[in-house]
Amino acid sequence: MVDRPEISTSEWQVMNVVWEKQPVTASTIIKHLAKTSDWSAATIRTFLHRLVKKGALAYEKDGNRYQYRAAVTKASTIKHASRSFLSSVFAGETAPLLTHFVKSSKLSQEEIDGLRKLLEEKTSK
Amino acid sequence: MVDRPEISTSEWQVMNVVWEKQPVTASTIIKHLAKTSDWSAATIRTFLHRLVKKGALAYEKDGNRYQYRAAVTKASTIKHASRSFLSSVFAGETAPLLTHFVKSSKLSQEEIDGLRKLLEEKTSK
DNA sequence: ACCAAATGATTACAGTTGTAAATGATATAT
DNA sequence: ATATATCATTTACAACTGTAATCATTTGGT
Repeated sequence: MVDRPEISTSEWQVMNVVWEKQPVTASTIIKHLAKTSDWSAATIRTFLHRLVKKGALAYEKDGNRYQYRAAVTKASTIKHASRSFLSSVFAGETAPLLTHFVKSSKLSQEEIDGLRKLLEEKTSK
Repeated sequence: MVDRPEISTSEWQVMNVVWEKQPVTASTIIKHLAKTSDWSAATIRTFLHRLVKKGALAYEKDGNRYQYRAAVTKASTIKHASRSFLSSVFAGETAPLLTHFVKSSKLSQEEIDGLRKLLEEKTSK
């Protein structure tokens, strides 16, 4: 229940790469983000600095470069962001949120089955 | 598909009141938000002005006060915010999002049944 | 040993947000 | 008609964001 600083949408892009590849250097992150964004290297480095400052990333020195790793888990960060989204956009009510996303998405048969099973389990409890 | 300015989490609080009560005056909104927030009246009025500027609210003069109403629908605003949340926090993948919210929420039996039905319908299509 | 390339640190700057106070206009009660 | 209360408008200001450019430092190559 620590009070974490929020992670901005741009910073999420960076965190997602780190969670996937950690430990990872800035230049690797930059290379990866080049595929999905058009940020300059300098911009991405700014995000890295800010994320360190926010306590979301940590690093160890490795020669003249840093090896970054996440200082917060993906799960807990998702939980935090989800709670705040749920509360502002859906006034805290999960069912309408779920309805919205089910309706507005394409789901494979496997995904549908998985979700139905999850819901069944929820029932029996 | 217009490119809308984002609505901040504070502004969502205000929009939710307007969607529920519109047309509605500033002071009514302030009264309602007093229950759930500790913003000063001045702060809420600032949000109202900003929302008008963003094109999310409109108003008609009614004597010396304004009657506010939403200039964007709740549905389309939810759709917009949801898309952006999905894309940054869940990298655009709906199934993990749904799994997360199902797991982390308490749902009534009716809600569970409703969702299962929705998923079934999705199957047959 | 020195220079170029890479990397990290600092600085920049405008727009948004949270949080309001101050100011200006207006209507209502006396 | 005027004071007062009530609105709306303008201004304030720091923190956070998006988007880098510039400066400083380190290191790998010659």
